[in-house]
Amino acid sequence: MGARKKEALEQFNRDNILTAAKELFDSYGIEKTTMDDIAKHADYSKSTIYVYFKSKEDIFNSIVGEYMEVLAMQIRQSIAKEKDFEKCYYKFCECLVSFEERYPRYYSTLVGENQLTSRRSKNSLMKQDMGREIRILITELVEKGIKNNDMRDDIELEATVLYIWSAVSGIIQIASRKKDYIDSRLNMTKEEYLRYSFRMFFDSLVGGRL
Amino acid sequence: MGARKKEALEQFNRDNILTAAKELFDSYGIEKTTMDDIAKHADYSKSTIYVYFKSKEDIFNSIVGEYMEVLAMQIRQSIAKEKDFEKCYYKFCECLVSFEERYPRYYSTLVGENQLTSRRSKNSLMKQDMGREIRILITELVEKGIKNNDMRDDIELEATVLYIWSAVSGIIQIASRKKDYIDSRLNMTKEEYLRYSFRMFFDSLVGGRL
DNA sequence: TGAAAAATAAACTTATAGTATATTAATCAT
DNA sequence: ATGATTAATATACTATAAGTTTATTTTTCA
Repeated sequence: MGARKKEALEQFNRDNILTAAKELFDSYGIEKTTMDDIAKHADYSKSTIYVYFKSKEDIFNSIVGEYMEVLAMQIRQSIAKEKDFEKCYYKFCECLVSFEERYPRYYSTLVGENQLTSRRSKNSLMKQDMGREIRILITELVEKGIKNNDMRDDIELEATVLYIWSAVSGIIQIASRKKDYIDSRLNMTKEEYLRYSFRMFFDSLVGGRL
Repeated sequence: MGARKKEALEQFNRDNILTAAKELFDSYGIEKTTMDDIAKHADYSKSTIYVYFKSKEDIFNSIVGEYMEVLAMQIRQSIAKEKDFEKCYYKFCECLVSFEERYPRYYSTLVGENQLTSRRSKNSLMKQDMGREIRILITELVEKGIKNNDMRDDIELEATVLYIWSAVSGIIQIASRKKDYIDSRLNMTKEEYLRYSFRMFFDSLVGGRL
């Protein structure tokens, strides 16, 4: 088999396995999906699964990686057209919100939560850096704001990037987890609450705005 | 045995078990600590452990509950003396930060992360409401701010409470997780970064502050 | 056709939460 | 004190799932 064809086949197999795993993770959750399930659903033997991935965590991380790229692309597209800092900021928030709604499990991971807490695996999850891609996007966002003079003047670029990411992702995370509480206790829908929060938070970036 | 004595004994046993579990959780982590470990360390039989707690998760939740009370008390004490809204806000942040530093595992849980993802247990964790106690404390804080006219005038009390909690806890959580990143990439210590973030965030609560 | 590579089947190992059961020890009411 | 009730324990068991091993089958291609 030519090297070309072989590589293509391997990619094909990997994709099949990942697709099957994605489907099962979505339907039944990550913990409840077993390696045997994945093998059966992808129509490979378990041994083959372990040829292509070294552990369940490895599979999970590959999927997270894919989704992270998808998210980054969505944000990039959504922001590309806008030049106004404020509008970009809201678009960015919107993208994160829809991503969280569609893929809550992967969003959690992106935000740093461990989905997989096995005694076996070493939990070598990417504690790295919140997704390099997304960090870069926020950086560009803030740079734009600084250049346009849309932001307060005591901004530290890098620190502000992390600050925005922490707060915005935290707001979304908790809004999702406390949806019932918001519905019942606050006089708002989750969407209204998010708008309210994002708007308040925005003011911390621009400084006085009368 | 009188009901009084019996109850005291039961409390004694529960406490012993919880103390042992706490020690092991702290030293080895929650996942790596087995029920057998806890039984041995507390010097009870495993059967007895299951008399007092229905699952590992039950033990864990009891501990979380205890710590949550501790935290709430610390905040309450720290805030009690202050009447200024801004100072209270910073004290509140400080309390959370030290708590996170001392008990990162319990802090994560408080913020909503699952430490225990077993297939067995139903994960009935307290998705409830971020610790009723703490919510009440933040509510009092915001009420104080509103009364003193220290806050912007378009404040929705309950929504703002959740907003503060989400953002502040998110900032702390991620600052802890990205400590290395902050040290190496930002030109700051973690403490400086936190001060910076809390200060910026504060401005979103008071509105224009020239 | 036969050697090398890829894929598979099936049984096995290990680890741990939780259960079942039978036994022993402590307590109390009469 | 004794017999019944209750608490505690020892021990063995079940169930589950990740990951490994080994031997076998299938595919590829020189």
